[in-house]
Amino acid sequence: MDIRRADAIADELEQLIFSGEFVDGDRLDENKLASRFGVSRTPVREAFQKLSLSGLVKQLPRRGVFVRQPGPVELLEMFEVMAEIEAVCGRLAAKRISDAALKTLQEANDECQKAVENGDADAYYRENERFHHLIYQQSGNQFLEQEALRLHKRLKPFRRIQLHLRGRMKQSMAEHKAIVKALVDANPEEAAITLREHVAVQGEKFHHLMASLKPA
Amino acid sequence: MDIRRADAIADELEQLIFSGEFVDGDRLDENKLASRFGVSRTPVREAFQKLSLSGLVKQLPRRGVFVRQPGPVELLEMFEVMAEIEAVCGRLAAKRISDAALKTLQEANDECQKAVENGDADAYYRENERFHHLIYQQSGNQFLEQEALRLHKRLKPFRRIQLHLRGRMKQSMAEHKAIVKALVDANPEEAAITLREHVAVQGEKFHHLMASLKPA
DNA sequence: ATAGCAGTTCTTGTATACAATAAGGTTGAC
DNA sequence: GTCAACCTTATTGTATACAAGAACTGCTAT
Repeated sequence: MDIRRADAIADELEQLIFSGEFVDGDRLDENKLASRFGVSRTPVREAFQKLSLSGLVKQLPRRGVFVRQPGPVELLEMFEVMAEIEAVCGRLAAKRISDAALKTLQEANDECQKAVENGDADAYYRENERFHHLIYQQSGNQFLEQEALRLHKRLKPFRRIQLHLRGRMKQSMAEHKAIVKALVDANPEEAAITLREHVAVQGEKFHHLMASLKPA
Repeated sequence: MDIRRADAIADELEQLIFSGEFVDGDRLDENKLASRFGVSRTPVREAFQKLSLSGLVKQLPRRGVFVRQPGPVELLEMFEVMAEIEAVCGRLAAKRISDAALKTLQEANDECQKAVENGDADAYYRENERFHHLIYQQSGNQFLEQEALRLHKRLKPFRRIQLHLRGRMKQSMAEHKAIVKALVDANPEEAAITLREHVAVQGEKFHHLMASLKPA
């Protein structure tokens, strides 16, 4: 348990929202949650503010806080932004990446490859994350890195879903190879283009997935 | 006065930090601020959380909250990110902007021109802001627009300073013209490049400014 | 029957009281 | 004289109490 219960509660609430216990539009009841977590309303309210900053809930004055999941359109927009941010990271990283980091990057990519061969989606997800985080880091811009991590985290639950689409992991690996090559070649524009496409395709895949589910 | 005092206090604190009453590293005393604003600690603490989300203060657990102004390096990083985000907005806007919006954009630019001729820095600042916000909006991506506005707002106090550099407004106008031309020509890459440079130069100008002040 | 209004209840926002921890000062030992 | 341990104090984090506004219900009037 954390020293600060408000933080722990924020994390738990985040999990509860991601896990689907609370869905879009639900009002989060301060009293119920307080007794559920065995605390007073104060830390619950602090947790709400933390969540509202990450955009998971919206606070209406004197009305309460409501879960706010992005709809299809907003999700597509978010993926578009993520794609552009990663493209920027890639462009900068191509100029600034160190040899050591390049080696680590290739290692992470090899682990991805192994995970694909084993059909281990969890391992793939983990190593893929490491791969991308390394690129953020090697942009050499810590502020950019933080922003990228923030958005990456927010899109996490939606990225996971479309991993299970048939053939996605394999295609993703091919894209990774192109990205690594661009970075090895120190080709900023190529790195930007390949990374942008790599991420944008995820958003489009997700969009198709949602569209195909909607009429059902 | 706002219904919610916590929000009003957050705004006031923001102003106090920007105005220089509180400087980097200062601890914000809950009790003192509470009595100063004539409220209890509760709304002050809520305001702190709001500020910490915009990055103006940092909360150390069990230690208190401290004002956190970005240093020269971080500021340069932030301007680099802002430049890239505006470049993205420009690239998308070049494809998506409406004729009506283009007209409004040119109007805003004309107002900028007038302000330069009159040497009215305030008017220039205002119309320049309108100019940029319009581009964010015409990216056609509301999420991107919000992110751009967020960062734009955070950089506000630093952008204002370097407006008073000799010849900056004039140079800025020339850059605006190039940007408008790229949008009129529906040339995405040109729009991206001109916007990126337009913003990046601000960061560099600021960096030089700080460097020249440091030894003094 | 329905629309509007008043009273009640429930919820949020704020104040105060309490608990726990970290900082600072004082005292004592070496 | 200095270092360390303990105690005091001050400040944060949490709980509870109170106030103010919103939603809901039931009544009344048209």
